[in-house]
Amino acid sequence: MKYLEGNFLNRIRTRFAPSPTGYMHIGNLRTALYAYLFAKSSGGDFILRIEDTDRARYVADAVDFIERTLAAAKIIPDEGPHQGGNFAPYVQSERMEIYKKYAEKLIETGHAYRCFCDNEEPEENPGEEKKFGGYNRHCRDLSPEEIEKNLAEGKPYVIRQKMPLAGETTFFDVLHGNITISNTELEDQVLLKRDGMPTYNFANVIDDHLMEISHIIRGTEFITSTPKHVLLYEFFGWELPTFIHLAPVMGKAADGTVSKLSKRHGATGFNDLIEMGYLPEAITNYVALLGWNPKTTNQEIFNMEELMKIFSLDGLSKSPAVFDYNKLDWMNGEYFKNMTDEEFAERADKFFGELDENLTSKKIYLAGLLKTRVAKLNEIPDMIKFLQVMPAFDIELYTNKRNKITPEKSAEIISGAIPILEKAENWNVDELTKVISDFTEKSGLKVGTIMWPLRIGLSGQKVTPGGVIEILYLLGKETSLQRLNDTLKNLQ
RNA sequence: GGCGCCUUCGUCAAGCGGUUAAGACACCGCCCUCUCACGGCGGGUUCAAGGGUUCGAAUCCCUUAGGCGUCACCA
Repeated sequence: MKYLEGNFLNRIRTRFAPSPTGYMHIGNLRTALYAYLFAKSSGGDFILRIEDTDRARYVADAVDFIERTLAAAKIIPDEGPHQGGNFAPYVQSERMEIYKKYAEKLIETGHAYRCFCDNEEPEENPGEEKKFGGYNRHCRDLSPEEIEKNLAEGKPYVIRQKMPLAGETTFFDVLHGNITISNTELEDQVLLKRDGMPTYNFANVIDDHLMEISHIIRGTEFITSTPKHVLLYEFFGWELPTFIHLAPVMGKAADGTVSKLSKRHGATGFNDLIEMGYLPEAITNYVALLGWNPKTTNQEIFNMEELMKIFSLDGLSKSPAVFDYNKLDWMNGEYFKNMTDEEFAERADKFFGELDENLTSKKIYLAGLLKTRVAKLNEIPDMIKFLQVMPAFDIELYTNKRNKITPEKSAEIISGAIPILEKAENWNVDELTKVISDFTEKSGLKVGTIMWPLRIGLSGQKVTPGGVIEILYLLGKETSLQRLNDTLKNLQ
């Protein structure tokens, strides 16, 4: 608890520090969200920092991609590569001089050393039992002469952290309490790589300190390397930030096994989800609740402003959470249902595809029918296809036991309905409702019995978004009658 | 394998020594209804196991099991 209280910064400053891979995993998005919400819930700052110290991994335009994605999710950094800030630059590859300076300082104080070992073949004593990591600490205690000689020869080197050989390191984590790891578990990790770039484990510490990050929110995969960071803070005499290690987001495979959410579980990128027609606000909302919950309410639908207000660290759960597409579907649907038809039409626009003039003019109406029937936008094309082209169908579709309908009976009903529909003057929902109910009444049949064959004849399918009246209206008079006449021919 | 973390319905979860163990999604049933949805009502399913501590344990302690993570010149 002392670290939590002892933090010297009054202002809450959190960061999201992705490497530029051109992909925003849902788990990363959640980490960013929590860091953002936590900062914002207390009026603090949220910083975006790009950790691009691995040249091999660099992806063009990835920084842009990250910023666009965060913006789509309404996560707006206060400081970052594009917005700048007092601690610029926010891209690590542009901060190499800084890391170099601090690494050398560590050498001076005896907490780090140059290692001239070959990258490919670390010099090892074959018989020696490995006691720490993968490196045998060969260069840990080179004599000054040896070092000079190597340097003079221009031998490339890395800088390694000199870990204590005994003792243990303890740090406080808000979620997990004190975590203690024996120093003998700690490798003399590389701080500065041969190419002059820092490693994550080094740059992260330097930047978090320099950028005055107060709370480090990141995944549990960093728990075991945190003692190395803590030691670095101690070497420099810096105050420790508060650590919060988040449990991972898991996925459930078809065989029931649970593992870290990955491609095999379906779409796992924020952008993949968007393309499927999940709304960014629904994704954010869902993801916020995946591993966090507001203790004081059962409310589940939150917009960003509400989340910023209500978010707090003690609602975070320390066990992994399984990503549930079912619930996301539901939540997405909740957002749809809360929209006006106009809004829905606008959001869904690209999923409607090319609509003819008639349907285009009725798009808002169509949207109204669709918005309660769709979990995600990419279901729309299949759902409205029948309005654009009449599907081929088996005449047996007309058979329906519950309504005691047969193809023969259907032919009767359809041929009875055609002339009446032809007489309809105003082809709108009100009039059609009236026309059809008059027809039903006169026929003495039940509504369902009348509607069934009409639906089949009009749509070629037994399930449609909306009822017969709605379909008649959407299709328009000409197309409706055309379809009924066509099917009647087939029935006779 | 060493080390570390985790463990309440199928899933997200509330719970903080005394509860009929909330709520939501999913599932099932009923109602509404021209189909499908929407909406309404109702239902089943949960404290990983074993030991303690205690008058009393999902809650505290220990052990076991399982899951996950980590042991890079990746982050």
